[in-house]
Amino acid sequence: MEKSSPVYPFREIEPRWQRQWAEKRLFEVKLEDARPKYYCLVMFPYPSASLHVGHGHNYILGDAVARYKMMRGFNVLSPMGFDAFGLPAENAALKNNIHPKTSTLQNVQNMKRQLGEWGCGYDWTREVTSCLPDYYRWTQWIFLKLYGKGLAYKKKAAVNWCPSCQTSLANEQVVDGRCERCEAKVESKNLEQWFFKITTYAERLLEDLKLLEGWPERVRIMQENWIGKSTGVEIDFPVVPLKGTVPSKGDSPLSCFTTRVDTIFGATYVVISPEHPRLSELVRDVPERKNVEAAVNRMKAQDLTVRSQLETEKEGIFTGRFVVNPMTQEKIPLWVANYVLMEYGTGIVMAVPAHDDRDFEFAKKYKLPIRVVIGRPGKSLKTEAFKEAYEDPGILVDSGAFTGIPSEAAKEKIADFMERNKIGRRKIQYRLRDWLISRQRYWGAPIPMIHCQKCGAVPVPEKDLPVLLPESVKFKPTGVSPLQDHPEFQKVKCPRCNVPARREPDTMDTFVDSSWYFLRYISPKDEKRAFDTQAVNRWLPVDQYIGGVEHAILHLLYARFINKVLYDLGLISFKEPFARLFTQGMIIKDGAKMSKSKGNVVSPDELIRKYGADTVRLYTLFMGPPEKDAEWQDQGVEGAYRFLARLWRMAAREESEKTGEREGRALGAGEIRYELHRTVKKVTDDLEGDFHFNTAISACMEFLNCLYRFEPHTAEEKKLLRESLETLVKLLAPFVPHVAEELWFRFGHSETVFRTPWPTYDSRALVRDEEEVVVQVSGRVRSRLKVPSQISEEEIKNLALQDPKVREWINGREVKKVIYVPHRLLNMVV
RNA sequence: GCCGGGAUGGCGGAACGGCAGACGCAAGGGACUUAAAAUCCCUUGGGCCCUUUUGAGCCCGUGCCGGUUCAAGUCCGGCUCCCGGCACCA
Repeated sequence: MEKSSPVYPFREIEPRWQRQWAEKRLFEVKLEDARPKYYCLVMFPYPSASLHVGHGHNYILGDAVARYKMMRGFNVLSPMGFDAFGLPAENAALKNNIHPKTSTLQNVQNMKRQLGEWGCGYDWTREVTSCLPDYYRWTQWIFLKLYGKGLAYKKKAAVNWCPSCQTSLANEQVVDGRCERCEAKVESKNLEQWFFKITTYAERLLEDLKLLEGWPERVRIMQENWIGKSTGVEIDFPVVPLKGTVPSKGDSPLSCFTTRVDTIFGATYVVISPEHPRLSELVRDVPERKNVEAAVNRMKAQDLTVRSQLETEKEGIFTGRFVVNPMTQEKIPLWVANYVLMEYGTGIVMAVPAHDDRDFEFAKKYKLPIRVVIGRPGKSLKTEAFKEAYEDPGILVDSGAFTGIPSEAAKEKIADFMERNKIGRRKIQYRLRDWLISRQRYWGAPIPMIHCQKCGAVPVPEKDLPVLLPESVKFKPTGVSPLQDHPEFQKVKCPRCNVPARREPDTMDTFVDSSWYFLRYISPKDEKRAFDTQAVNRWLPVDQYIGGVEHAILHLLYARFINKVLYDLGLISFKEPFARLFTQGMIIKDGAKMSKSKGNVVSPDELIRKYGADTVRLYTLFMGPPEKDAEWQDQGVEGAYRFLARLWRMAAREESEKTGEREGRALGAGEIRYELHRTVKKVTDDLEGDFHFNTAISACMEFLNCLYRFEPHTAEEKKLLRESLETLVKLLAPFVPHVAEELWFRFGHSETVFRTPWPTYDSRALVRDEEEVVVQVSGRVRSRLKVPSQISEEEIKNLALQDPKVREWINGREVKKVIYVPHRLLNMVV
C-alpha cells in the first residue's frame, strides 16, 4: 500500500542530503589531517546483483559508527570497495551467458547506488575493486613476496575437490564435507597445487590472538580451535624384521605422535593409515599381503566424509608385521585402520586401548590386548572391569620405573627419558594445514609464475606485473584452468633463460585478494607500490572492523597471516591488522537467513521508497543487540517510521503550539533538564560500549516522549525545549542522518551536524532534588517514598517507619536489620 | 565428546545483585472524523481477593532442581533444550 502523502518529507530531503554530502566531500579524508585518525572498516562486499536488508545491517552499523566518530572529532576513514573476483560471479555469468567482468561491474554500480540510498557515506575516491588490474597486480606482487620468502610452494597432494565448481578448495572452504559455496560433496583428488605456508605462522597466529582484546571471545576461540595446537611426543617404534629377510630401509622405526606419553606402557599395538606411503613396503614380503592390500583398497575407497566420522565403524587388518614398544621392549602387532588420518601427525598412532575410546573400541572388536596403566581412584584395575576406556588423568600403574607417578608429571618424566635415550622427542602438532590457493577457474588473479623446461618454476619479474587476465576466454569449468589453452596467455618466454615457456594457468583463491585490501585503501591510486608503508603504518591497524561472523576463520585468519608476512618483510610495522572486531548478527526472515534462493529477501529499494532510508536504518539498528541474530518484522518498520514522524512534528511545530496532552502528566523544566542529561549519558555510554544502538535509540524515544509532555511557558523553558531538541537531533544523527541533518539546518545552523561536536552531559544535572525510594519489609516492596535526594539513612528510616503501609507490615515486630541503598531502596528486615 | 553462546509477556527485546517486562510491535477499548487515513489517550504476564464504586491490595512468575544473600533474570552447584565452532586430530 503506497502512502500518498508521507508524514514527513523524506522523499525530498534524503536525496538532497545525499547529494550535498557528496558535494561537500563529507567523507573524503585527508590522511595528514591534525585530528586523531579513526579507521572504520566494513568488510568489503562481494558484488551480488542486489542487496537485501540483511546485507544492510553491516553497512548501517559501519556508517553509524563512522558518523558518531566524526562527531567525536576524529578524522574518520570509512572506505568501500568490492571483492569482485570469484566463483559466484563466474557461475552467474555462465548461467546468464555474460562475461563476469561485465556483470560484476554492473553489480558494483547497482550496489553503489543502493549504499548511497541507504545514506551510507564512504570516501569513494579510495574505492578498490579486486578484479581490476590496478588492484590484482598487487595481489600478484604479494604472491611473489611470499614466493621469495619460500612461503608459496607447489606440491602434488590430496586436495579437496568440488565436483560442481570444478576446482580445488582450501580446507577452510570445506564445511561438513561440503563446498562452502555450492554445498556439493567435496571429493579428494591428487593434484599439483600452489600453497601458502600458513602453518609456519601457526604459533604466532595463535599467540597473537592474546593481543586482540577488542575481538569477540568466540572468534578468538574459533581461530584457536582451527589452529588446533597440541603438545606431545613423537615416539619411535622399531620395526621387527621379517624372518629370513635382510633388514631394509623400509624397516626404519615408525614414529607415532601422542599427547599421552604417560600411557606408553599400555600401548599394545600400533595402527597405520591406509594411505601411509610406507605401508606397501612394509607388507611386501608378508604372507598376508594379498588380504592386506585388498582391505587397504577397501578402506581407501570409503567415502571420506563418512570415514572421518566418529560414528563410523572402525575397521582394520593385521599387517603381518610387528613393532617394538620402546618402553616395555614387547613385540606388538602393527595394524592398518580406517580411522587413522594420514594428514595429521605422522599417520601412525600407538594404541592404548585401556585409555582411549577409539583404541578400546578397536581392541574389543579385534580381540587385541588391553592393558591398564593409569589407575582410577577407588576403581578396579582389572581389565575385565573396563566397560569403556578411562581417559582421565590418574596414577601410573604397571609402568616400570614410572609407576606411582601422577599422569601429568609422568608425561614430563617419560618425555625426558625418551629424549635422553633418543627413542622419542617432544613435538607440537597443529591441526592447521597450509592454505591451498590455486583454483582451476577463470575469474581470479592469475598466479604470476612461469614454467620453463630448463629452469622449472620461475616467478614473473615484478616489473612485468600485472599478469593480465585475458578477457576472451571460454571459461566453462572443465576441471583444468581455462587459461591452460589460451594461446596469447600461454605464449611467454622464460624470464631467466628466454626459451619458450608456459604460464601457470591457475588463478588465485579470492581470499588472497581480500587479505590485504585494507592496506590499499590508504593509497589506492599508487602505481608504484601496493601500499605506502609510511601512511599505512600511521593509519593501521584498523580501529574498528565490522563484518559477519561467517568470516571468523577464513578471511580473518588469512588476513592476519598475510599481515604477519608483510610485517616480517619489514613492509609494515604492526603485528595485527584489526584492533577491534565487531561481528554482527544475521537478519532472519521467516525463520531462515535471508537469501535469494530461499525467497525470503526483503528489498531495501521498496522500503526506502515507502518509508525512507532513515526509517530502514532506524529499524535495523533498533531490532535488537547488533551482535545477535534478529528476525525482520515488516510491522516493526512502521514503528520506526512513526517515531521519525513524531520527531519531525515536534521539531517543526510552531513554538506556541500546545504539547502537553494532559495537565496531570505534564513534566516540568527540572525533569526535562534531568532527562536531557540522562539521555545524553545513556546514548554516549551505549555507543562507547559495544554498539548497543537498540538501547540508545530506546533512550531517544523515551526522551521524545518526555518532550511531548513538556509545555514551555517562559522564555527560559522555550530555550530548554530548543536545546533538548537540538541535542536529541545530534544524538540521533548517526542513526538517521538525513532527517537529523535537515532538522539541524532548520534550527538555523549552517554547518553540517556531522562536524558539530557530540553533546556532553553535566553530571550535576543528573542529581535530582527529589527521588522515589522503594521501601521493602523483609525483602518485599511495601511502599515507595518521595524523598529529598540527599536524605540521610536515619531520616529516611524514620520516614519509612511512619508510613502506614510499612507500619502495617512491620506490625509491631522488631526491626533486626536495615539495608539502605542510597537513591534506590530501603529494606527493613523483621 | 570438547569449547563457546543462549533460554525473560502474544512478538522483538530492557533491566550497576536492589520495583522484572524499559522502548517498540501486535491486540483491545476510546477520542477526533460523514467515513477512512493520520494523530492522540487508556488497557494489556498469570492468578486471587476485598469493596457499592472509583480503586486499593495479596500471591505466583525470567528453561528445570537446589544453594548463597536482607534481596537472585543476574552469583554458585547440578541438569534440560536450542544455536554456533571443533571433532576417529591420536
